[in-house]
Amino acid sequence: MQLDRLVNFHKTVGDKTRLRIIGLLKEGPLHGQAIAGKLGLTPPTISHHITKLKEIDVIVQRRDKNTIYYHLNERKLSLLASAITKLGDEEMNTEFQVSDEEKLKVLSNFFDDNGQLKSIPAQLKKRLIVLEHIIKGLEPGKSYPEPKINEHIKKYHEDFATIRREFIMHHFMTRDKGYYELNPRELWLI
Amino acid sequence: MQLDRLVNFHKTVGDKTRLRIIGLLKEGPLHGQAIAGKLGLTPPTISHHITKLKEIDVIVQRRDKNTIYYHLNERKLSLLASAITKLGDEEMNTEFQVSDEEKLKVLSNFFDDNGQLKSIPAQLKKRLIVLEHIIKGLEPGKSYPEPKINEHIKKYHEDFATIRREFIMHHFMTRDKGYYELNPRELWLI
DNA sequence: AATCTAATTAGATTATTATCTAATAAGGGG
DNA sequence: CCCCTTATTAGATAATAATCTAATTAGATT
Repeated sequence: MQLDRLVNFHKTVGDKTRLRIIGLLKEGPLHGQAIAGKLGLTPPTISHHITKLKEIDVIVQRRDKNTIYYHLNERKLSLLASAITKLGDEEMNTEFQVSDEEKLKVLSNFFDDNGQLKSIPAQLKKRLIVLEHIIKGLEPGKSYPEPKINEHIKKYHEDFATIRREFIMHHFMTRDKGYYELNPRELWLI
Repeated sequence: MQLDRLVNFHKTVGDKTRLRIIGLLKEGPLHGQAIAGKLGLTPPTISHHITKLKEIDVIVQRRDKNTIYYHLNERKLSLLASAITKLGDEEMNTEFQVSDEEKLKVLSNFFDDNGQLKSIPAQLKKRLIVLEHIIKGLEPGKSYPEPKINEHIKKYHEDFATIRREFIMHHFMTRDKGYYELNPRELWLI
């Protein structure tokens, strides 16, 4: 983590309009015109701010027909926000990317020899690794009815409801009228 | 916590020079010329930045003869840094000031009827409340030899070494050649 | 009082940036 | 293929702010 990146994060976020956008997107994704309307600004202005927020990775987007929906990446936001308290620490360099080794280690700790999840990790970082592993068995672009999703999760752990909820909460998938679909990888919080 | 204050925090901290100052002060207090020297900038420039950092409460100062030492308030820094992840939450409004009621509640939980500290709180916020209570029996401006400090702490808890260390760590007091002295209240992290 | 040191203020320069209007691009649907 | 909607780019304007030099203030010591 280089200093300039941290400077840029705070510079970007140190703007009333952009903080208001972040506040809005915490409630859920919105498209450009909707944001412009809610903030009383013009679409080009929003475009300008969204570009900056995307540059620091706290916003990702998903297209639906003509409309682009902007999502807040809360995990990135929180990692970047706390970096300032770790200025100079060694830890600073490692926290932003989870290495493959680390993932393997967590997976081997939480799954038994039959591939069953022994318990749901309490720590967010580890929980995301486990969720990523489970969701990999599903197909991108395909639409699944709820029972299919439950069935898939039950292959790993009996508490399918909790895990299904986590999938939604951390933007691994989207639910629409009882059907579930994987989100594009950029929306995953890992 | 109003939005403008948060904007101002990030705007202030979103500057390379100011982040470098924060990084330097994490190692310990420094005076203006020292900072200017280490960063290769002129004293007026440092003065300018220090003023801004004081405005957001992240730096406090202490005068010694002609020289002013600037200290980093790490607790404020970390509270402000994490505020962005709580945008819109109710919690945002409460976290910044510890109310007297809350202090009383913590004190009655951690001290027994004879005024003895039952245990050292693990949670930082509570530990600071307890430390503040214990240090109140000492006199500002007076210089104490180490045994006097130990004796004072032992009236509350047997583990005087740990508590004495916490006093230093959280800037309640300063040690100089085996003598201890209370810091001015503005340096306390509570 | 005179002097030394450290800090701050004043004023100027230069660079950055938030916002707008107008124009253009991109993608879908009739 | 033309029209509609949404998003982006271009260009202009006005405001903010980082840094410097020079001048001033503040405290302490001789």
